[in-house]
Amino acid sequence: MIFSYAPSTSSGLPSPAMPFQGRPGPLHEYLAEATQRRVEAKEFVFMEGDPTTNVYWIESGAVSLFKVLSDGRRQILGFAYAGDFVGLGAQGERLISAQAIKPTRLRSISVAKLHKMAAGDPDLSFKLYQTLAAELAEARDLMLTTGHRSACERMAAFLLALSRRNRRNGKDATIIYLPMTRTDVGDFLGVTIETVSRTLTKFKSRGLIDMPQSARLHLVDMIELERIAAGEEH
Amino acid sequence: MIFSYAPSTSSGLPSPAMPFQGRPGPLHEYLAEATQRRVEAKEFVFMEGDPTTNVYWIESGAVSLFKVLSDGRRQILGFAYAGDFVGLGAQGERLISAQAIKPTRLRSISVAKLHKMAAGDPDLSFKLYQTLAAELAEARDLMLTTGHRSACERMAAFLLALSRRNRRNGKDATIIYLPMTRTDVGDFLGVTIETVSRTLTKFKSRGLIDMPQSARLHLVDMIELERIAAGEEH
DNA sequence: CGATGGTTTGAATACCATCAAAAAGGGTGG
DNA sequence: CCACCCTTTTTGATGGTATTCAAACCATCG
Repeated sequence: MIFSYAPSTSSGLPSPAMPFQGRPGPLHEYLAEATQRRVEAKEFVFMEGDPTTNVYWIESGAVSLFKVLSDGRRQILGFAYAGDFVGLGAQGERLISAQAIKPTRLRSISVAKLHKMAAGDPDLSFKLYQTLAAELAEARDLMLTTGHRSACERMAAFLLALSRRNRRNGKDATIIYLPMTRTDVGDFLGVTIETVSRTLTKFKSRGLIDMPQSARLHLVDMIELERIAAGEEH
Repeated sequence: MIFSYAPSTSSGLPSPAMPFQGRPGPLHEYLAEATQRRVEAKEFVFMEGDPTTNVYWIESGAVSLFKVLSDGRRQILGFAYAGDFVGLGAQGERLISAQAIKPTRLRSISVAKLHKMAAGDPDLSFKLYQTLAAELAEARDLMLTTGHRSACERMAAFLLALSRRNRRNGKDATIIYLPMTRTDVGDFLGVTIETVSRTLTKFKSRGLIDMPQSARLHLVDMIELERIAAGEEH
């Protein structure tokens, strides 16, 4: 689960969590000495049903969080990037799965240790609470997106969410890199890969975006994309 | 926001939160002396954008939690019933709205007071954290439901979730009372009221349910409903 | 180079939303 | 108790959008 100190932007689609920027505290100190773990692309960080032993902090790379239905259909619940936390909130066993979408470096934090620290530190436990609240807000934004919206609206909202994330991180808000596959995007937005592809092609032919590579794209007309995301155009 | 001590059943659709059954603690004591508030059907408990001043515990009645898009489309995020908490997790201002769906009695708890209690009580603050985690799990189950599933699957999953709730509360799992309107159900499942109605009619004509009144129905063939919810039939 | 995994494009279908209207409650007042 | 109005629910007909099935295209890697 994404762990973020930043409140959700509440702009239709969940903005991926913000990098860890809390003031130095017990968690911060613990992180510095935490054991490192490397996972390759497609490797699981944890799976639904696993016992919850650790929480992870992403040093580099990206992770997808998802649930799978018995027939194989998958709903991606979010993407976590460098600086995000993954695995918070679960009790006992994992309710969701986490899988790297590219080679990723993680710092591993014992849940027992985290809980012990939280028990002795009301400030930390309140922060955990706040963090989970932010994640919940994100989840709800995603529901708003996948609930009633057309494929175009979902895609536009998704691109703009990634754009906002870039801006927050001081990067170019118009250049977007998609480390995940079309399948991942589709499973996140609740549409098929063909629809993802068709929608992006449509945006491109309308001059809203440029797509030199399938994983790298440039937002040309963000104002129009905003209108599409808001349901004012299609 | 729904506040529950029960983990999500992770069975496709969020089970509405479980009644408050925690051991007596500071929160429990505070509840007993908390001021009461009555709201009529359709009256707001709070609206998106309101300052977050209180958390509410439902003594009787039912409440819907939702967000509205600028064009008026609405996504219901969940329903809270007697025994549930509403309004937890928000910082500063409300990110969602809460509206009674029938006459409802609430106990009002000051957020400031709650936070003060939590700061001095690691056990309570951990419980709040756990509760939010359960709510997050519910939200994710809803995503799974509204993400890729057909109207039949969503409806079957919804009915079964209400059935499980009844069973947990010691009530008849086959008799379901829907206090909310078709519009509410539709906005929750992400389909139109017509589709809600048609789907129920289809279930009825197939002998899966009986519907003596539009708000009261009887689950006849739960095994088949389970299969539909799992996507094995339609 | 061929093989593989991922992406794009095409054509036909299925499903749900939309628009429209009828039917079924639920109150209120005569 | 019935007539009336209002809201909610149900039913019907139609069209649009996304899915499905299928094949071509493209990049990467052994």
